[in-house]
Amino acid sequence: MENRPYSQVIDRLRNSGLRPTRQRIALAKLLFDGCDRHVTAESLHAEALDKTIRVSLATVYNTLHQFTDAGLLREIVVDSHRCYFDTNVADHHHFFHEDSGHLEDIPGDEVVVSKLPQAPGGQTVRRVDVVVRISG
Amino acid sequence: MENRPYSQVIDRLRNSGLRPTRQRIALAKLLFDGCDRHVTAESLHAEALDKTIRVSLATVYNTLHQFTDAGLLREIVVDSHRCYFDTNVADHHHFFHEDSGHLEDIPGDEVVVSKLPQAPGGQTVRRVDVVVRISG
DNA sequence: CCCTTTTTTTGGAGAAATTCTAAAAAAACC
DNA sequence: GGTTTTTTTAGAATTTCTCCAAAAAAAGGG
Repeated sequence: MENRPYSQVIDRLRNSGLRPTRQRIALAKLLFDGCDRHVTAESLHAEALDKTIRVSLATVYNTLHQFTDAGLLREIVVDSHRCYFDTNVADHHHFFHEDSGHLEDIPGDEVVVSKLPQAPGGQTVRRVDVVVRISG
Repeated sequence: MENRPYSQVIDRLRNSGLRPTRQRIALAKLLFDGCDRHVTAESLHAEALDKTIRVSLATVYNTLHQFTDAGLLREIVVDSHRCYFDTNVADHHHFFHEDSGHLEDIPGDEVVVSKLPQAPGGQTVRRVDVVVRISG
């Protein structure tokens, strides 16, 4: 529908309780373009500037966290200096290319953790992350 | 032997190609006291100062990295803002208490990864890290 | 529409963790 | 011992990320 160009993105933001501002719509369009993506705040900000989307780095940080809280993104911890965000929120794991810092999805069914201990002290398991570190 | 009080630590450093300096000996004694430990540069530095070991933060950073390169320590990535080092270099995994930032070892045999994909593009798997994130 | 309220964005300052630098100190070697 | 090499150090610099307070934009009536 030509007169409601971004209606799907807007609905998605609204459903997450986020006002569909110009910046959030633009970033959502970059992130949720169909393919699975791994971004950092800096990389997404650079990409936005490249496409002449006016948005501040602070807003990119805010938006990534809001999207994560809303379940639209998942934070991945593979590097102790930098936050990665994954547009694939399905159950899956990762290859981490140590040489390049590049992240690659492993579909959920290709990794099987067949034994896990119980969480200590009545705690709840929030997530089990498997990172396969590879290099040349 | 009373006249060679730290000879084991000194030998360990020498075997790793590291000169047994006062600072490295003191930090090694703190780290390798028998029990498995998880430290950050800041926490180890604070502990050293507490025991009136004169050592700079820069040296603690250098030393942790040298020990890691020598295989005496292992770096654990569970938090994208802080580096943890583990004195347990045997095959094992971790609970990460999201509330407190506390790390807890899981013995190697209590986690079984029974299926893993092949590393892409002729790369070598360096390590498989399993982090079980828990909270109250 | 226009006004009011609420939320968002922003640039720049601030914070936290880590690395760099270059000079002084310590260890190794002969 | 004197020389060479390595290590330590304080402080500056860097990087990533967060905070702040003011300006801008969105929402919600009339």
